[in-house]
Amino acid sequence: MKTYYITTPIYYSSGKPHIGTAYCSIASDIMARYKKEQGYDVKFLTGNDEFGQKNEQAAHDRGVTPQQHLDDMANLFKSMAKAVDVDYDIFWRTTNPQHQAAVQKIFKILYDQGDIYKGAYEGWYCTPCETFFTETQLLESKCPDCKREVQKMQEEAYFFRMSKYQDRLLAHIEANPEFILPESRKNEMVNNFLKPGLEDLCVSRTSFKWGIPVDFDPNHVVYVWVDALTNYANALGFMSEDNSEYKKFWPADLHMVGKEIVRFHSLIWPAILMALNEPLPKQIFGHGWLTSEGKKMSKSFGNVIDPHILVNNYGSDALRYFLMREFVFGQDGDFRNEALLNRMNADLANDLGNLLSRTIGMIDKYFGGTLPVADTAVKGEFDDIFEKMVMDMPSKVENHLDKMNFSDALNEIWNVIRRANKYTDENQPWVLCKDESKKDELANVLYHLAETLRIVSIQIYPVMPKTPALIRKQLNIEDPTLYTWDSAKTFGLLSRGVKITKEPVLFPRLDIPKELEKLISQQGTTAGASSGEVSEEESQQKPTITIDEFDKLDLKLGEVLECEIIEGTKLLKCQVRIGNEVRQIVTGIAKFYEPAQMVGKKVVAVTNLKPVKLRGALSEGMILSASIGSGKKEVLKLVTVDGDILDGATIR
RNA sequence: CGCGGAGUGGAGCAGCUCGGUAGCUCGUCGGGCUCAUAACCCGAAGGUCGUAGGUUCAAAUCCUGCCUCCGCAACCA
Repeated sequence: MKTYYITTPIYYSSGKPHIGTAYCSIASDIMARYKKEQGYDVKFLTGNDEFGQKNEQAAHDRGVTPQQHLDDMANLFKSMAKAVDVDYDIFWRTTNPQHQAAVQKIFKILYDQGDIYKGAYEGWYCTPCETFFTETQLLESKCPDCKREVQKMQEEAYFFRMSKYQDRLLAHIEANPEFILPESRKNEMVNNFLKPGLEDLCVSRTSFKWGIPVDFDPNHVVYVWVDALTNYANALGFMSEDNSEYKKFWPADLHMVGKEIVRFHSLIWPAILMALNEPLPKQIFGHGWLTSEGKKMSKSFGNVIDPHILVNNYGSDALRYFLMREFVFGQDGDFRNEALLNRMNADLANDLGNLLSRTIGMIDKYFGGTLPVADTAVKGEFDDIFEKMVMDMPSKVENHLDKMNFSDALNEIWNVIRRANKYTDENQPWVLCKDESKKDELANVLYHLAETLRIVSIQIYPVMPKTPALIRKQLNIEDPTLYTWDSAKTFGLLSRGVKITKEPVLFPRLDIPKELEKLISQQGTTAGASSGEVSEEESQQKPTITIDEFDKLDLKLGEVLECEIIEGTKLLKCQVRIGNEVRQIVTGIAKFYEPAQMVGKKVVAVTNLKPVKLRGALSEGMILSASIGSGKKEVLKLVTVDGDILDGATIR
């Protein structure tokens, strides 16, 4: 039996799942269902990436143990998958002992054969500050913090010999044009990383502990590359006693990933596999990102789309349909509530739902619910052209699905649905029904509609797993051989005496303005409305602090003496007089103030902030300003004082 | 000269790899039908395909310059 192994990324456990997570998983799920329908033995992997500093931090921030945090997150990701009908076979977690053991073995093997070696990060160490700096962070060869002398130091780390595999990788990518898709992503990899040359990769850390220990050197934990990427093999039992699944399913047919992690999957992971002498995955597909109402989704914009809300309101099939129909897979797409609602009305309610509804209605009305097994020799004027179109559909759909052109695949199906509506009008069953001698003709027309609905119900299944059964129920299609994937390729399998059962409509028409309002209130955002410039600001409250904590800030009044822009940035470099000292403060407000405007301004400065180097310029403090909005709409004004007072004045 | 994406009728998008009547959905206007979820069917209006050049018999499509927008990176202490 042909096998098909598909994976989503293992999602990082520090953040909650959102529509982008769902998008990736849904696309993978569609491929998995499609391949299953085609008769493949399918394995579908998803899971969580649970190590690393951010996970540790997230647990700490929530005041729970890492394990507790990870369990909670795993449940969130699982419930998301369930909500959108993502039917994975394996949910892999990197804290799983089997995974950890495999990672340690892999690390050891690579080390023993010399593909991982112990090296050192070279850097400069400031003893008083107890901090490492890279060459570029230094300020005139001194510590950027305290400006004292620094010493050259080495911090030990393990490195993977990526560079060794560069030529082989490049050759593989060039020889296999479908290895990285879409093509633009492939070009990006080749031009930006392979051609300039790969550097060896640091694969261990000593700076945090929440990771898989390097068993032969416990000061180190395995860093994300070997830890996370190997999950795709480890989940099948790679490096464990029972590796039968690995033998059966590896190499993966498809790693579905977001465009931001194509690099790891198409360069680092294959290089590791080459080192291990294992076959490479057949394909990496980097899909696009979803923005929300024109903006990148982020908590501070309050425009993060929660799939649960949409599913609760409209069902997972509608959401899945919309995501796959509206956007070109592989490109970025903009998620808008209104577009979702429009699609639901136009495509699902008016086209598909209504086609079923009118077909059922007519069979009920004209034949009391059961079509007569009429003379099959009867043929309508429009039958041939209509049947041909229906029969041309399945192979087109397969072609599109094979290339992950979900939108085009759905469009083919909907062309048939629209054609069926047209076919109805062409034949005018409401006229035929008035002529007793045309009963056979009438039955033939309705049969064509019912049969088309059977075929459509099969074709939409990978994208819409729930709706097909609802369609079949109304047509009383119970025999499973009538809804296998291949049975959609034959017109006329449905027996002529179709008997119907009336059921509620599939997709009720929605009152769009009303639904928009509802969604906005549920999503707790104004992102869907054209108004609300101010209200989309961060509403998150910071925790209460004591006066003592506030007192840690040293705020002083300063006067800007000189100011210049740092070319090519939005940074202004200001010389600020504060009492009897002059400090350099760099601030990112070049979009709002010309350097000349700054000179002479009295500004509020935080003077005890740790100095930092920004674009090569030392900044010894921070200038306060008020800002609202974001992006193009952002407005920003400096905070200043009401009247004359000497600079150096304390602010409290 | 940091990297990348985008600019196509009112809106949202496809087409551009492999040049040859500019397509889809929504919206608008007119008509038809009445089985159906005020749905379905037909027709119409509406586009200098950002801009300036170039290649070509022919360019939305290839090449070059420019403009605008948006991400990322830099990084806004």
